[in-house]
Amino acid sequence: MTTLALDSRKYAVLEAIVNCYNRTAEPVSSQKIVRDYDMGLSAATLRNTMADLEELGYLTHPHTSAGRVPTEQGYRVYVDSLMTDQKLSRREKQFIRDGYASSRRDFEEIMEQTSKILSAISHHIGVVLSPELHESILRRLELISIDSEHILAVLLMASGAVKNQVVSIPKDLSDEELYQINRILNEKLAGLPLKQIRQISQDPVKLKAVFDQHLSDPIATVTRNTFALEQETHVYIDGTSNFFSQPEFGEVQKIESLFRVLEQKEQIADLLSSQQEPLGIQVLIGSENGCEGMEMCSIVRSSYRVRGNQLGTIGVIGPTRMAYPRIVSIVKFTSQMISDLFEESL
Amino acid sequence: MTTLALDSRKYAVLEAIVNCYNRTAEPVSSQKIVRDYDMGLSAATLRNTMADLEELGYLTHPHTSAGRVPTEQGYRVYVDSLMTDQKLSRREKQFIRDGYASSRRDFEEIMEQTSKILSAISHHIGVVLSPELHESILRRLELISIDSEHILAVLLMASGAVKNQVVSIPKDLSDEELYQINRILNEKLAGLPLKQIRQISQDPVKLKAVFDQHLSDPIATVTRNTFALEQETHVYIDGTSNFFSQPEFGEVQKIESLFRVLEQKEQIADLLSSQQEPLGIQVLIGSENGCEGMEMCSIVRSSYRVRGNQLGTIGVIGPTRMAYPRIVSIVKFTSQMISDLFEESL
DNA sequence: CATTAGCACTCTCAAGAATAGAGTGCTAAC
DNA sequence: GTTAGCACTCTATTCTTGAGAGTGCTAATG
Repeated sequence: MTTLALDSRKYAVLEAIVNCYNRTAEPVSSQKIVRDYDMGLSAATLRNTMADLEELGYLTHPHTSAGRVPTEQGYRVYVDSLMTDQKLSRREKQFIRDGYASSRRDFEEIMEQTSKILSAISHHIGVVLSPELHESILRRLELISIDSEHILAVLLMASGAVKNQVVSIPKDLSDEELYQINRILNEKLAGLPLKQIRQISQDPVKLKAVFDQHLSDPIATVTRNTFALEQETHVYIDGTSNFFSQPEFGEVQKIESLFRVLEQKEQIADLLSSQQEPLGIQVLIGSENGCEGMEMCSIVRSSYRVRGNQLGTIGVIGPTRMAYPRIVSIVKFTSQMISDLFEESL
Repeated sequence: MTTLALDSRKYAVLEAIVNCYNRTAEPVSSQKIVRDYDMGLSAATLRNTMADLEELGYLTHPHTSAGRVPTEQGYRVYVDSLMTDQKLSRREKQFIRDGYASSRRDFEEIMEQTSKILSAISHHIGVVLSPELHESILRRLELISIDSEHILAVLLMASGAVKNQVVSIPKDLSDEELYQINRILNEKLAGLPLKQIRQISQDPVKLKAVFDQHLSDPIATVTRNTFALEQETHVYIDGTSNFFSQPEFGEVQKIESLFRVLEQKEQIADLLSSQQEPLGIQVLIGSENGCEGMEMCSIVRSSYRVRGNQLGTIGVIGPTRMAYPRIVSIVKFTSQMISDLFEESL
């Protein structure tokens, strides 16, 4: 609880307005509150309180004779101090579990399924960021010959993620040589995070230190080319069309700018990973996300992790007017779920 | 040229109307044609011809005092008999080539890049269907141990596609055993199409025939589990937001139904692969695609292939009112381009 | 002195009316 | 067969009007 200059009545009114607005998507009048919430106050008194809240920046007016709408600041207070946890129902939890039950333990399928589950249960957009490869730990590496100039490197991560990489090799390597290189690379590099391996692979001194007498020209080249990975995160999005049923996106232009952003996967990736707080759940309200074209959207996100290591991020993108308590619970539960899944598969 | 009961004037007028409508997205009046096309006819005469074309089913009226709009049937005639090839400009061809230049020879990247190129140059939606795995030929197979109960099977196809598959194994296999199984599987199965391998793997008699004295329980199990692949095609879509700039999709509900369909990847896959003609380019106009929610869209598609074998399909989805000659050229050129890319990489 | 009833005022929204303009279909002349 | 001319139809825009919703303010109340 922040200690703002708000008495409990102001808080109560703000909460009522947020609740009401979130249900109806219409500006909330003093009358409406009198009718729907039993606050023991008259409309006139409420109007006074509402005027105060407006002065403080928590509410606005679309026009003089309209009801009040929460501002981003108002939502901020609501999310930080007012809203109460809303436990997911048994059915909802089961729905999420069932979503994973059908999926094999395939890494990509889990990612994809998660975005589908998130969108289906939240009725908003579900987003999943695959683990940042650089942070992943290499479990095992396999080199497969393609032709005289290329091999396929298969990187199996501790998380279960698999990365295929076509690698150029400088000269003809015999199958036997390739096999030996493969063996040595596994021996020396398995268990290390990719970021570190990358550093090693680019630095002759470190290479020498790690590989010792095993170091040869082909090994150096293969290592360098294999681990010259770009920063790369996969983004799984589902439920974009849910936005069409939001009344505030009834005009094409509003929805257009949003969809143009959604098509830029990199931007979505940034959006979910930027300003990452240490751990746990985080809510970005409206323009807080700093993304042009998404001013009318809020984001609820959480990282998922294994043994305390952050892997990636999941999130829900919806209109600023979203049912925060419910969405927060969904994201929280799902990120726990997916963390557990990875934990098991280790 | 089909021999319809149309004299050359009717053809000319139909062509003019299609052209004009495609540019402006507005019903075309007799006046407009007189002004823009030098046909040597008066507006009144054109009106008579237009009335005839309407009676024949090639044009319609939104309302009594509006200009004419081509019907799907009208577009059909236009596409089949009237439109002339429009060569891509040097710049456009270069644009397509450049799009591939930056991409490594990574299979997935080529797919993704193709959908981007198609949408960028056509200003519509670009779609790419990855090769149907069942039709692909296995080049090489690699089995990688994950834990005591699972291995990762990496299937490298002749096309360069890679499929990762987590496979359950029944009992602890030593690394040595796994290596041997791997060797034998490659020896016996490499070079065969997956469809055939699948049949073999499910049928004890065939298994025996193929593996002969090498057949063992573990081999049978691993083979069965590895090749129990589902029919699975990846769909790459890009440029969906291009639809927002189409004037005929100015209302939310029209664009909504379209986007709901686009989110169903399986449906898009069907759309592009159904009623596939032998080879070459194909145009599906409006409701011909038979897909609910996409009645206002046309599809220009073409398969891509290597050595005569069809791999997958690429296509452009746009409004029925699209610049068919140009889009056809784009799809034709791009499918050739991508076919060549795969040809090279063999 | 906080609360409330009452009322004037403001603004939106929907419906109706009037008008201009675009385009056709038909008829009669060429 | 082609075309000029004209009446007719339908749309789209603008303006007006009236109802309704909701506020802000003032004065009365406990």
